[in-house]
Amino acid sequence: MASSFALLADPTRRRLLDELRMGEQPVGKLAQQLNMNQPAISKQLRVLREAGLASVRVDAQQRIYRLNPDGLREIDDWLAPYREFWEGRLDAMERTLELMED
Amino acid sequence: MASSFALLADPTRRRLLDELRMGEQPVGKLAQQLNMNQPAISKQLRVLREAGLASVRVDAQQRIYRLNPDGLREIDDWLAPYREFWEGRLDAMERTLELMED
DNA sequence: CAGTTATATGCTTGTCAAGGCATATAAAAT
DNA sequence: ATTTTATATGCCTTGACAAGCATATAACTG
Repeated sequence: MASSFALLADPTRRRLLDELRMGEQPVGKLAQQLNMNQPAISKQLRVLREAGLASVRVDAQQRIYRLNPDGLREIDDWLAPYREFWEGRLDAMERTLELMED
Repeated sequence: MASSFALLADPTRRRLLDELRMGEQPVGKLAQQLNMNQPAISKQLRVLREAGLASVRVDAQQRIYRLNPDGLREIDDWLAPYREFWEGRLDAMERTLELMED
């Protein structure tokens, strides 16, 4: 999985991230929350793990997954220039016009 | 294509959006910039158009595409709670601690 | 009208990925 | 040691989708 953009394409992974945002959780509980069978969840958790968006901690038989949100910065950064289109659009425009008047 | 997350999964579409961010452009020029053949570009532009991320203007034989960034807000909104993990993490933590002390 | 330019669409193929099911692995409990 | 609990992995089927090529559409040009 090259870029983290592809990671967010799958709704299951987005829901997993949203769930992990609430705090670390074992696989079984995540499967329960998302109402999906365990192997499906394990596979998606692996994808998130290998992409660096989640990390695991072992507790007896349980594997407790934890959010690692740093990888999402790539997306946030890509989005930044677009954000200006709906935030402070006028400010940016005014600044541009001022520069042009010089 | 249900959500705009899936739209960004494809690098060609991301590059198209980046290109359109510079200003409206006809199909041919976009194909040239991305160094891809025209049908491929037309298809991806259609996807962007139907998702509401781009709009077209007719000029003689040319179809001039224009960015419509509002659809990206869905992604930005989803990303917002994660952004706090790397922006102002301490501030949020401090506020939480203050509340807990009451 | 014939020809040319710009773009869209149809068809086909290759690729990849998600989830279901069965099974392997590993630790805990009895 | 056997059984139970928790998770991972392998195999398989199915669906989606991107791009190449050929072709259709539509507007401009001479």
